[in-house]
Amino acid sequence: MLRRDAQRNLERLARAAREVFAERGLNAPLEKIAERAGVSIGTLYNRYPDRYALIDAVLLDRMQENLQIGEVALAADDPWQGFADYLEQTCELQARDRGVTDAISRRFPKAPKVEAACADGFVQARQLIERAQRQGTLRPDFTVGDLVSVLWANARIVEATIAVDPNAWRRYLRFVLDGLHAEAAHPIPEPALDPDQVDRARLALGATKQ
Amino acid sequence: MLRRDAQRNLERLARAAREVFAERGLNAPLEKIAERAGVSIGTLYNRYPDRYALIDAVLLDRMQENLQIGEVALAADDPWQGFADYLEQTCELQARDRGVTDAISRRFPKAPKVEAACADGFVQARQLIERAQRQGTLRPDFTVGDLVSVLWANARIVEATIAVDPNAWRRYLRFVLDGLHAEAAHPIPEPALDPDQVDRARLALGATKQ
DNA sequence: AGCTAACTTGAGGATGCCCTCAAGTTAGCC
DNA sequence: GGCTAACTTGAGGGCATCCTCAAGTTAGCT
Repeated sequence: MLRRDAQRNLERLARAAREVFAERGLNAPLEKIAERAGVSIGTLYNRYPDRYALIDAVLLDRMQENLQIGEVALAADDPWQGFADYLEQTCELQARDRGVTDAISRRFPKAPKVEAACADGFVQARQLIERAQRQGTLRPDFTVGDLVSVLWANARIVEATIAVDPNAWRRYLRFVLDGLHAEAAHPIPEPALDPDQVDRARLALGATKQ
Repeated sequence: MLRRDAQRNLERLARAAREVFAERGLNAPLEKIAERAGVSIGTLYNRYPDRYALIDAVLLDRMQENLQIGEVALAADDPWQGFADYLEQTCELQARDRGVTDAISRRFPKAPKVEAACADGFVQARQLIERAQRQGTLRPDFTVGDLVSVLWANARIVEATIAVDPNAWRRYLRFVLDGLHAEAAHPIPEPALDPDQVDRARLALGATKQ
């Protein structure tokens, strides 16, 4: 059982972390988080042994928000619309929260809850994809790996344009969606990334320091 | 007139810079460049007062390679093919050289030659776009700003996947291209970024430190 | 061979981030 | 009110980069 002041600091830290991660991504300086929480950096490290513990503690509700979006999309009458809405709302989540963007784009092996939520998200995404493909509206060669690519791409566009036009990513997404309709599809020689490759790619992005 | 040893060091530095920038992008540590050139960091700073001088001195031939691609594309019989080839080859250049990627994605006001080459590239791109639109094959709402978005997106995908599948970006580009055909186009409510917004977005990306 | 302007060098101050730990403070029980 | 376990603190060591500059080296002229 935590002492009351400790409990309060814990909550402040979590709130600050949520905000700072949302603004600056999961590589944000922990010092900024402590500062925003009105607490010393030492206290942050007392509560969360490292950055990943903090991520794991703090990012889950946002990830679940995304799973919620997926639920709704799976229940949509029109499978294409479900798929397209899911993609759009996931991109929107990325535009609102750079922490989520990073959690989706990269892997965080030391943040198991986040990893699990991501895995669930990918399962859900596959269902959405297959449902729309069965309907015949989504091009049949589209995979979860391709969806991750779209999210990587969106992340970059959000990063570039958010300050200039916070909705610019929407326009880009429309172009992509137009290319994902089954009628628009031309055969693609290059094979899709398999799940293991996606995994390794997400891991590699994390290693990129500079 | 440079002393002969100085001349030699200058060339080594330029070569090293080209390599390191290509591998790690234009934020690469200058120390790595000096090291690869077999020269001390002090010598690097003697020759190039700052990172931007080095960029400006070193990146030009790669940028001109891109202009060359544009020339060829403008001379293509089929305007759509010219446009599509241009896009593909520019993306390929990005996949081969992270320095070029950065030069296209961001702005470098202190590297005037690179800036000029970029500006020329955008003019060329507009010609390619308009030519294909006149033909009726490229969707009429596509702009240079949208092309920059595609290049931002490609940059991110290359970054993520290059180590896992060096051609993964090609697949992604196909999806996008399928969405750029006039027949695939659905109306888009979100307006395009105007050139000034593109400018500011490219500037903002540079400010992103972490 | 001697001279000197040209050149090179790398230690070191500045910055920004990582994380630790010895010393100080405080909540809350008695 | 006093005690102590729980908690907080921030200075400081480590590291990676930036860039500078006083001291040392050398090319190449005479």
